[in-house]
Amino acid sequence: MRITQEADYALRIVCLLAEEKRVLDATTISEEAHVTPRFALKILRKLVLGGMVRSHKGASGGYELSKNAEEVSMKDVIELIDGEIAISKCLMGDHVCSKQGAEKNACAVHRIFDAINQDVSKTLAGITIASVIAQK
Amino acid sequence: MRITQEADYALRIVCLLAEEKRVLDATTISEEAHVTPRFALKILRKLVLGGMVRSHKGASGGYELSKNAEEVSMKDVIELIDGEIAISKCLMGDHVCSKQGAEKNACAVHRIFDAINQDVSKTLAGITIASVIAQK
DNA sequence: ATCAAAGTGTACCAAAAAGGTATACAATGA
DNA sequence: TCATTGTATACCTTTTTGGTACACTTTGAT
Repeated sequence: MRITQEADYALRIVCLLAEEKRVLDATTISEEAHVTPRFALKILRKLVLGGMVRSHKGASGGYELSKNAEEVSMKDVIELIDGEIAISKCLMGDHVCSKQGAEKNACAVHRIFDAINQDVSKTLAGITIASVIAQK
Repeated sequence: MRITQEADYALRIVCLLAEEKRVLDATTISEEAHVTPRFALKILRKLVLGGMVRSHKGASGGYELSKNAEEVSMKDVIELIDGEIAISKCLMGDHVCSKQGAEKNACAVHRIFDAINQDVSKTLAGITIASVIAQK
């Protein structure tokens, strides 16, 4: 699947938390990352559920990264939001094409897509949030 | 943008025409490529408009590849259908993110996306239809 | 204790993209 | 001359994406 805007937002939020290294509330996060408040909340919940972010309830609560920026890759964040990376629909979980008989040409094309997909996946897995921040 | 199913179908159709090296009518094409007749017609029109396929009207008409299979890349076919390849929305034509101020983290992330995107694009541009057929 | 400031969970909604269809028409070779 | 085949435009449906609402729970500060 394409890398959605939501995953893009999630990356910004994770980068922000990695930089600040402290508890930030959802309002601050939404402002800093330029994401609408409600949508930021939704993304934050996914990040919490995925164990990437820790939340603190109650007054003066908020969110903070639960891992080191060196231990989180871009792939981790993207897949937590979008699910497994797939440049084409046929590479997604349920493998529609192989079900429907997968005639010769389809197979050849999909082998190529699969190879490219693995490259992209590997590249994103090799880039940590720490290195993204360092690049600015 | 993600490589759509439509582009995937288009690749199969182009491979088919490249193999057969003769005029095939839309019905035959739709059967061989496992694409519904109407949808195949729609894709064929795009391929004709893009100059990749030649059509012959009237009785015993049909479609044939207008170029050599060695001269057509996977990228050519995909971009004819889907438009420019972009793994993330922010890499698409109108560059939404750069318009809206592009704060620091967004830029770092998008530079990375852009690099990956160029890799994918280059890879697909290097694979010809002829080589896809040869791979079976 | 209490209450306002946080986060939680579930569900819903709307716009855009993708996938697919319908219909009326034009061209042409047998 | 007409059945066969492509053309053009427009429409429809489903899925995905992006975003919102609301009633609720937790908890730190006072």
